[in-house]
Amino acid sequence: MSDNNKKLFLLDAMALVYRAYYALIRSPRITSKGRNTNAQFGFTNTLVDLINKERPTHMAVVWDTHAPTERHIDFTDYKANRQEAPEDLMSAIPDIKRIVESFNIPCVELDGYEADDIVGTLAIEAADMGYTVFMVTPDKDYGQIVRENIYMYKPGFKGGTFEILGEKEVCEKWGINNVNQVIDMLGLMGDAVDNIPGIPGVGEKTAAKLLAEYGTLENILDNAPHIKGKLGEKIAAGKESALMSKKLATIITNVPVEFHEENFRIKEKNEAEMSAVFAELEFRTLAKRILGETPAPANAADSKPVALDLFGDPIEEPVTSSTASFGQIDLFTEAENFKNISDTAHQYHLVQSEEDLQHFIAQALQQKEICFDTETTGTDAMQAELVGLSFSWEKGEAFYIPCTDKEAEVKELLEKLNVLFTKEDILWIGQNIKYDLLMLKNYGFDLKGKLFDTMIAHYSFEPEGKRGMDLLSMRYLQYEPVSIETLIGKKGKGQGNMRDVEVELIKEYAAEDADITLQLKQQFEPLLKEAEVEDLFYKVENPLVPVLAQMEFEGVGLDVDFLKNYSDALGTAIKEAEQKVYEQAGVQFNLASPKQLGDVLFDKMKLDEKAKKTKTGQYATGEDVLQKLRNKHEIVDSILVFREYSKLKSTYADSLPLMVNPKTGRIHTSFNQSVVVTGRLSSNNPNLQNIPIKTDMGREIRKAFKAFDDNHVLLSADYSQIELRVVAAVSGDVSMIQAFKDKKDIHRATAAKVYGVPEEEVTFEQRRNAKAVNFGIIYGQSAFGLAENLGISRTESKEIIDNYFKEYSSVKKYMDDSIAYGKKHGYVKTLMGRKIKLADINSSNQTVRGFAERVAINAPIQGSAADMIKLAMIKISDAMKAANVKSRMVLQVHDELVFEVPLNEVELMKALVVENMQSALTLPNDVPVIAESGTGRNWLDAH
DNA sequence: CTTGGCACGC
DNA sequence: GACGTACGTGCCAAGA
Repeated sequence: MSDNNKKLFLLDAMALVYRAYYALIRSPRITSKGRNTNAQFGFTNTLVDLINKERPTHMAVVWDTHAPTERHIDFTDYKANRQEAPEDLMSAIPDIKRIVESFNIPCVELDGYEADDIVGTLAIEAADMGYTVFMVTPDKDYGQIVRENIYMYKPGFKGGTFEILGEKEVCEKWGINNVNQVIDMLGLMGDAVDNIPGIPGVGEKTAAKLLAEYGTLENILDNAPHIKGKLGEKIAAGKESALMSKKLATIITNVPVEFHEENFRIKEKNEAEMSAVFAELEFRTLAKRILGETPAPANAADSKPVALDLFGDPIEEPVTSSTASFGQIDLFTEAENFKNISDTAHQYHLVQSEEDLQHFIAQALQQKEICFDTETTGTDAMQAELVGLSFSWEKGEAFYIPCTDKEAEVKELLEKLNVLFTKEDILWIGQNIKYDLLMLKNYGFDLKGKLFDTMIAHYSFEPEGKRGMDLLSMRYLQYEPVSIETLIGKKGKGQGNMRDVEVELIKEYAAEDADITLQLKQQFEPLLKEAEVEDLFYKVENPLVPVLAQMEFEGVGLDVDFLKNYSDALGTAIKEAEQKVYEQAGVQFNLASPKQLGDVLFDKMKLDEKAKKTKTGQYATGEDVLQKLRNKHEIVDSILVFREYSKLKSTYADSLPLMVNPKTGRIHTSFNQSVVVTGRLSSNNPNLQNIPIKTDMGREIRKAFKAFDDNHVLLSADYSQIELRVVAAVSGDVSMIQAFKDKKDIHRATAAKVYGVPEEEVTFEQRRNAKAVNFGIIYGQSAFGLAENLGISRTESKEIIDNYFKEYSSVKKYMDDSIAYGKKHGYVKTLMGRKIKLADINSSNQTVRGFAERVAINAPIQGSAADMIKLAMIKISDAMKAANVKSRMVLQVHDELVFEVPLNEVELMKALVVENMQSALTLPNDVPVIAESGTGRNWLDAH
């Protein structure tokens, strides 16, 4: 095990310089003397970012300006084809070396060796001495020597974001089992070095497959005659270049360098030298941030010295377990060897006989907390069948009860277990227990006790990132569970079915799941407390689980015939528009292909000489681009019609009917409670949160969502301007609050203020602009985004924004405060205490930091609104149960709730829903919360 | 089978 | 002074 306190970073300088240079090439930094300083700037930016983010204890910058090396000399092609670096890139190198040295970081260079070789050799030496080593490069190299305490560190395209790969990640990335095979992969694929092609036509997947079969590149080449078809031919033909590529990619690890602790330790920076270089290169902002404006000691009485980072910001305490709960990837556990089922004591019982079952039930009835998990035939809970149930209440011990494939027998079994399911004082623990609830509901059973969902718990204290059970187990229990793929095969067409797996095998897998989940619950309870999100979890997220399960179970009715007719009508209109386009263009092509359309519009018809291109080089044909071309040619209107109708037809009219559950005849969406970091829900299979509403033709789709029969209606209730109300509340802006208290049209009121006119004189356009600004605040948009949205100039939009901030100065203050809070704590909070992490808020990269800052503004607003509607859903669900109504909650769309209501309950439900929505969460500063409701036979009429 | 482009809602 | 600008879901085309 390595010493966590010794972090050595080795930078492949030339690779970073090249990338910095090209990353900024479209926006060159030209100094007053006409020099391009892209490379210097980009490199320094990455360096500073890395130091601030990773806080290395040791560091070296490795150069290979004295390469090419001996091994390159054999390859005349390589030398001949190697492109000369641009002059301004080459001339940047001395500057960069000066900058690096002003940081007091050593530059290492050795005649005849590439940086890879030097870095590799140093890495191995230092790793053997107990250092954790990070080899920093934007390239793919190094994979072959990544091992336990050596990692690859890949800075993002322009600094800011980054990626850290250990042995495991590298293997995963390349699809191989052994990290030593990386070099063979590079040989096969040939992108180790420019211009050495490897074997053309062999991609990552093919290469990994070949290596899995033959082990090494040499073996593959020897066996080329036995490899069938085109692939075999290609391999035989590419032999030479594959070997060449491999040789070029091989890292030499016996370079004559030595690692000396003292030479590489991070030391004080040489400020005089640094400021001189920065002045020369005209890095004013960077200089100011790194060198200038060091804050005075906060408090003379507070004698504790405050460590400052390169920007003069105080360095936070080192990461401890409490901050780890905010998504810190713990590199050092990642590299550990995990325990697994074969070396961990466990007792997993198979419950098969009646006697076993009775014994199990008797024991279970004694328990207060039971972990519960179902095994089924599929991932869609509304269609799957039960294969077995597992339970655990003691670490290392679990029970698995298999089911037969006869529904009646399964129900009989569940009937026997129902004494448990209906017991009120059991806490049921599960990972994504909504799924298990749905399974039970489909057999007519329900859990009466309380719930604890480990997945939701994890989401509550760490909303970002993944939370699959296997992952959580490895991270929090250092235990690697049996993978489902070992039972039913790899994902994809060939994947088998749980039902076909031997019961003894399922038992081990299923019981282990319950066992692990139980242990996760024990781990997570203190973490919830530590992260101060107990209220969020116990009052909002966890109680929402059964509510969502019930909503998904109910589903919503769909008028399939209506959609079928509508689809036909759309089809006709699409054909018409398509024909028009072909006539006007004078060619037949696939209008659904953006690539072909771009070629027709811009190459053939030349509608815009300076047409924008996408990053892959094809013409951009998005809606915004087309809108700007509308007055140039009437073909554009037909294209827009085609686009709109095709979307409606394929995504909605044709797809939704396919999602109708054959058993219930209804649509059962799945709400995901643990995806969106701000706390919103997401919906899929199908996504019912993006049903069209803006255009007339789109709105028609909503007519297909209908109430059960003539005795029912859909009731839709939505919050009015909820996010702006949250803005008013958290900012305490007096005039905005007053506008809400006076029940004004908020956008009109805003326009009046911004344009300095009486409310009744606000024009349509002024209101529209004001609305866009309000909207922009909520989404954290910038002046650019606003201008883009409104089709006005950037200066004009900036003026509007400036006026807005003058009139609503508290809103501006809130935004600044929120960013400051984010910088200080590394996260921002919603009203219910949900914490949203802001990893990049102190980034030296303006784009990256700007993004984090917008999140800091937006997340508390959107997240608090999400908190509110979640609380409302729980309250409403409880109130509906208490009132014993027949009505059902069926959908949630961020600020709207939809219910299916029998006619005789309409008035009751309207009052119940609106009242509970409005009182779910009291906003600060007495900002009123308003919910409005409507009913109708279908979703459109209900609005 | 993966990716890129596009479009829908909030 | 240029960067490049909410998120999540899902469809289709294109190229391996």
